[in-house]
Amino acid sequence: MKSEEKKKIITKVAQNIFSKYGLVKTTVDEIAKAARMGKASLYHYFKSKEDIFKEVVEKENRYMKEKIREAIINEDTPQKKMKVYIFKKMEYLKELANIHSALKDDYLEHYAFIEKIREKNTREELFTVREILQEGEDKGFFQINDIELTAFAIVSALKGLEFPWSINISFPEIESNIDKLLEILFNGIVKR
Amino acid sequence: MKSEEKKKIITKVAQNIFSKYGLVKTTVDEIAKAARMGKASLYHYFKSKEDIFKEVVEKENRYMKEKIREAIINEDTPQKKMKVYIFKKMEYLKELANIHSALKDDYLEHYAFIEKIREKNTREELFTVREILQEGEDKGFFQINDIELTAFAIVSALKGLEFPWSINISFPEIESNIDKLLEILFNGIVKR
DNA sequence: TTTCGACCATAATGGTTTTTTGTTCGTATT
DNA sequence: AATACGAACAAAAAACCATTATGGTCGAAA
Repeated sequence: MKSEEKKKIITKVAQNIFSKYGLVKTTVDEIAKAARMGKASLYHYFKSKEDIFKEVVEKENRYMKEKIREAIINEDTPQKKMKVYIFKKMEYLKELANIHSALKDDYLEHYAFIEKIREKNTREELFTVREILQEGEDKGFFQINDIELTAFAIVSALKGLEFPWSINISFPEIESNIDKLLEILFNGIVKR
Repeated sequence: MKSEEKKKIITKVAQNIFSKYGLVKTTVDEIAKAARMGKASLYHYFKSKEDIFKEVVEKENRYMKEKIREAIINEDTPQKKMKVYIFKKMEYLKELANIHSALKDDYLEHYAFIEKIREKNTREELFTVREILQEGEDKGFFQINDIELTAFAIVSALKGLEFPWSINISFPEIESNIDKLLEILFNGIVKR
C-alpha cells in the first residue's frame, strides 16, 4: 500500500475519533489501534499528535471552503450569494466537528496553527463578504457608503448569531433569525 | 449608625474589591477588613458571600438600567433612541465591572442568581429594542414585517460586536462598527 | 442589637508519588 | 529503503496526602 494511502486512512480514523473526543481526550494509541497499527508507526507518517490534528482540521477546512465556494458560484444575484454563503457556512460548521472546534474552542487557542487558521478564515470571510458587496454595487443592486466597514459590520453581526445564548429564552430558529437579518441587511427598517 | 447605613458601606467596599479581584479571588475577610469590622459581623448583615456579590451586581444593574432609560427618554427619534441605547449600554458595561462580569464570565454561570439576571436582562433588552421599533412604526419612520423577529435579529447582531475577535486583524473601532451597523439597520444596502 | 474571637467543616493548595501518554530508539521484517 | 513495532524514556497528568485557607457559625461580651 502506498504511503499516501496509509496517511489518508490514518487521517480518516483520526478525524472520527477527534470529532468524538476532541484533541486532548484522544490518545495517540487510540488512533493507532483504530488504524490497525502500532502507535510508534504513526510517527513514520506524522511528526506529532498535533500534526495529525492539524491535518484533520485543514482537510475539513478545505472541504468546507470548497463547498461554500461552489454554492456561491451557483447563485446569480448578490443577495442570493450572501444568503447561501451564510447558510452553507453554518451547515458545514455543524457537520464538521473538528474545524468547528478549531475555530471556537478556547482551549485550542494557544496552538499556533489554530491561531493561523482562525485569522486566515476571518480574512477570507471578510474578503468573501466584501466581494459580494462589491458585485452588488457594480451591478447596481447595492448602494454602499464604505464597503470595507460594511463587511466588518456584517461579519461581526454574523458572529452574534453563533453566540450561544445559554439562557432560558425561547428564540427563533437560527434560520429564521438569519432570514430576518438578511432582510434588514438588504432593505433596512426605515420606511422606503 | 443605622443598620441600613452599615449595609451600604459594606456593599460599597465590596463593590470595589469585587471589581478588582472578582468573586472567587475576593475573601470575606478582605471585605470585612475594608469595612473595618470582623468577618463574623458581616453575617449579621448578609446571608453569605454570594449574597454580598448578588447585592453588588444588582446595585450596578439598577444603576446601569436607570442611566440607559434616562438617555433613551432624552432622544426624540427612534433612530437616536436605538443609537443611544447601544452606546450607553456599552459605556456602562465598561464602567461597571461587576455587572459586566456577571453577564459575561463563564465561571459564574452556575450561580442561580446570575442565570436569572442574564435572562432578565436579555428579556428586557429584547423588550427595549422592540419598543423602539414599535415607536418607529407608529410614527411612520419604520416599516417592519415582524417586529419580534427583528428585535431578536438586532439583539443577536449586537452580541456579535461584543465578541472578542482575539485574532491579529486590525478592525475598526467598535464605535464606527456600530455606526455602520446602525446605518445598515436603518437604510439597508439595497439601492433606494 | 451588634460585635468579634474562637472554632468548625470544607475547600483549596502545594508537594509527592504513581500512572499515563507522546515520542524516540533500535531491531526486525518486507 | 521503507515500514513495522516492542521497549523505553521523559514529561505530563492524575491521584493522593498533609497542611493551610476560607466561608460560615457559635457563644459571650459590650
